[in-house]
This record gives sequence, C-alpha cells and structure tokens, in this order.
Amino acid sequence: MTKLTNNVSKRERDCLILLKEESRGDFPMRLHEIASTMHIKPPTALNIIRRLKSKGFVDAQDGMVKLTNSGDSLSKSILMVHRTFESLFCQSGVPESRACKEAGEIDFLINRENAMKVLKRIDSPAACPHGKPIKV
Amino acid sequence: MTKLTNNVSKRERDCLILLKEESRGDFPMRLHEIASTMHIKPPTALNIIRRLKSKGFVDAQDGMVKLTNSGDSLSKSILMVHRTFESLFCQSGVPESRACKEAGEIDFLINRENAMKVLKRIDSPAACPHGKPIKV
DNA sequence: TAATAGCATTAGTATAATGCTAATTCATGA
DNA sequence: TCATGAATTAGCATTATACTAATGCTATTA
Repeated sequence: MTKLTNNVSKRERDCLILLKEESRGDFPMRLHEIASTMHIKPPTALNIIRRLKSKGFVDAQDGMVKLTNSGDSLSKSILMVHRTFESLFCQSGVPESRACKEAGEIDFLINRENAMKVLKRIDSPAACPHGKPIKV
Repeated sequence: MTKLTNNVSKRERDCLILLKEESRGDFPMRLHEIASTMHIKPPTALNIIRRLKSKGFVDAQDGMVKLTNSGDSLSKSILMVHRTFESLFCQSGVPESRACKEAGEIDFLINRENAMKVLKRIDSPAACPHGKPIKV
C-alpha cells in the first residue's frame, strides 16, 4: 500500500475517528458497535482493531476498545486536518456534506504542520462548518 | 481498497502522470523507461500498465505505452487538482517541494469540480509554483 | 441450575494493489 | 548466427480489506 504520513490506512482512520467521536469520556466502545457503525462485520472490525492495536493506537480487551494516548493525539491531529480542509471546501462553495466527505478522503494523508499553515491561509476559522473547534 | 473518485490507485496515478508529463507529443514511453522512472522493476510496471489498460486509460503494445483520450483527460484533471493544491500549500507557506509531494498524495482523490471551486477561493492563480498552467 | 442469547474470536477464504525474482521469448544488430 | 536487450510469464509475498461458518464464553433468565 501507499506509504502514509501517519501510517494508518483509510479504514484504520475511519475507526480511529469513530472512537474519538463516539466515545463519551473514557467510555470505551464495543466491537459490535464499531462494526455496525462502520457497516462491516465484527471479524472485519476486529482485524482493523488489531492493526490499530499493533500500532499502539488503541487498547482492546474483550471487545472493549478505546484509544491510547497516542491514538487520541493522532485522532485529534486527523480531525484538525479534516476540519481545516472541510472549511476550505465550504468556503469555496462546496456543500457541507460533500465537503465533509471529501475532507475525509484526505485528512489522514496530510501532514499536520502543512494543514496548520493552510488553516492560517484560509483566515483561521475557529470552527468547522459543523461548529466543531478546529484547534483541539 | 478504498473506493477512489477516479478509480485509480496511487501507483496508477503516478504512472498516468508520468505518461502525461514525459511523453512529448504522441511519442509513447517504453516499459523499461516507465519502470526505471518509477523505481520499480519492469514486471511490476507491466502490472500497473495492465490495470490502466483494463480501465481504458492507456494503450499498450510491445512495451510501447501511451495514454488513450480517456487517460489523457484523467491526467489533465488530476494535474489540475494537483496544481491547485500545490498552489494552496505554497500560498500557505509550505516549501515548494513539500507542497508538490503533499499535493501528489491527494490529487487523485479529490473531485475535479470541488478542486475548481477551491482554485477560485485561492484567487485563481494561472500557474502552479513550477510555472505550469493550472487550467489545462 | 441449565439453557440460551449475545457477543467475541478463530479459522478459513477471497480480492485488489503493490512489489519481487527467475525464466522465457523475441527481435535486432554485430 | 549469436548475443544483447527488452518484454513477458510464472510464481511468490505482503498488506489492507471484507466475508462466512464455527467456536467459545458469559451472563441472564426460565
């Protein structure tokens, strides 16, 4: 596969973001919850979780899955990039939902520092179109 | 793999762009030339070429490889996106070579229409940092 | 307590993309 | 004619992605 900046694949990215956004506080997610949200079967989800675990981004035990500190900061970083580009697309006139989708395809591929520069270039909006803060 | 907007993978993208930029006029490229430029072995290059052929983006015969009309317009489209984002990164203060690399990771994933909107948002530069025209 | 329901996990399979080496074929020029 | 260079084939490996079927485990309920 392509060599990735953060060393996560698309589905691993999806899973990280899911964990970051769905887990309220320290409350971990269950495997079957992850699977159904991602529209995949539990064994497939388990596979993704396993890869994330081997990379040190999640802790998983008996189907309870949560981000490690490292996974948490990676998620934050990806979300920052995501919201930056989402904002760019929206400012450019791309409808919100398409902007979000488009940003999701690239947010895990773009270097954090470069995204922060882009954020300044587009006038440092404080929040993405959904109202979520960009700098976490 | 991820479902891609243009239905090409990273290496297929690399190969398309190579063919677009290296072929002078109708002059096709040789397989071994493609392979060495891409830093891969001929059989690996052949594989990529075969996939591109099956998607209708190149014609290949006896190691002579050239873009079809469809491959040519896809390349143009990817290059437009590439130069747009390269310009964005440069305008943001990312050094030219890193801007180019970063753009290359995402140019084949981003929708043409959305990129055109972004181009307007960043003041419609006529050329990318290397001086190549953005709207081909 | 024993059965079952629900969830996790294992095993096995498949596909696509990416890459390699070794062997073979084929044409061309010395 | 023979050697060289190039393309191609065959075979293999890895990673990411996804599935089904079978198994295991736990906790609740009848």
